[in-house]
Amino acid sequence: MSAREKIVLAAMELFWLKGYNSTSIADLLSRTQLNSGSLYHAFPSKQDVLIGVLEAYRDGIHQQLLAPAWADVDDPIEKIFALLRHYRTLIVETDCTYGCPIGSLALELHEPDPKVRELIAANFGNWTAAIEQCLADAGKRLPGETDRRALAQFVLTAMEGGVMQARTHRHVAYFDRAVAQLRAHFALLEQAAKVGA
Amino acid sequence: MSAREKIVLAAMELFWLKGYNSTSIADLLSRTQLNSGSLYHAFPSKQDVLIGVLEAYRDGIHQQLLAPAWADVDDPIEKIFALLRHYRTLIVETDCTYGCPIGSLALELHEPDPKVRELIAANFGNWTAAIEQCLADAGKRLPGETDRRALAQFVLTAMEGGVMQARTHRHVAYFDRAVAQLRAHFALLEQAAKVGA
DNA sequence: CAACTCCTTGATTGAGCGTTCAACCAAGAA
DNA sequence: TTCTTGGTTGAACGCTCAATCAAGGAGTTG
Repeated sequence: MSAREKIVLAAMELFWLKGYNSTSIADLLSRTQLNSGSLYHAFPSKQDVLIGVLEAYRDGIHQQLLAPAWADVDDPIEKIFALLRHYRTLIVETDCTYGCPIGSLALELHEPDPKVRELIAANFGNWTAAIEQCLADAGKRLPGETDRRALAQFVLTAMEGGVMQARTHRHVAYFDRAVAQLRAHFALLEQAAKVGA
Repeated sequence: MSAREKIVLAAMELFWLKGYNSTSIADLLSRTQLNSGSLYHAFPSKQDVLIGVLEAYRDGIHQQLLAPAWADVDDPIEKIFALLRHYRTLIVETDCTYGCPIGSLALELHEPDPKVRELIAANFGNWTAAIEQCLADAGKRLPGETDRRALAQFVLTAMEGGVMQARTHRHVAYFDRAVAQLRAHFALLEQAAKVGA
């Protein structure tokens, strides 16, 4: 494994656990057993490590996130809730300290470099595009006039907001309630599609 | 104005603009025109400044946030969307760099002191309690079995998620779509209440 | 062998951080 | 006048941070 790969892997974990600003270069070095010179040979600056991390998330969303979450699910709408269940297990496994790595960065970095901001946006974009595909696959189960992109972004909204509150209150029930509300919304939409058909 | 008040006011603005970690004591001193000794006479540590800020938000939510947003609104459900409109103007006024001060802190602080975490939770709690009151005032316009606390938390979820995405994409439309989805959800709920009655 | 290219080593740099404290000041009490 | 109290001053401290760089392999090529 190259030094570059080692650093990105370590940084993915440390940025997620401690945040970007609170992760020092020294943290990355001790985790990877590298020396500072090697790190600065692979990356010009700490911010470029962040860019590497965001690119890794962007390029790995299907393999690392969606494929595991959708292993046993075919129904397009159930895929959405399977993904949310996946986040739920992460919340539980981390004793409600889980934070979406992208969402946390989005709020932690107050004056981000344009490249960083665009990569965060690209990550959100990939996520909602995957949901939007599910909504497209749901076909006529949703009302014809449904804005599927907006609804996909709303799913992300519910996930991020639910994660934030579960983490703050240290209780997964806050996430569960957000999912339940979203479930109710989908139930109403499916009902409206049936009646309207 | 006491030194303590000066510091809290300056910190509210700076933590909101730059985040907690990126705001240095020196920043606070130059903004308030105080010396470090005065600050440390008023607060034992930087974290206690943060606590002061969170207490100020907690105690000022009605006067500073809700009263202005609800100045011309009586209808309980419209009050919810009036509050969201208030956030929208903040987003627009800041060229889509607005972040909810509480939400940003919630995600920036990865290992918060229990007292800090509880204050963030209390702030969310006050916010959702105000929404819950609106939902209670809406009475039978919502289906009888509606879990009004969960729905209030869902409104917070939509706000935080919408703000996060608008900020990331630098476009208020992402916030607007989140609000529109929430509006659609309320419309469906009101319709269900009417039919079921 | 030498020359060249990658990559690594790790002590070092200088800036910035939160925090401290002896000295100082103004105003009221004795 | 002298003492006390509550607050202010600002230089200094110890530390951590991201980043640097001269020196030194290791491998390949001619």
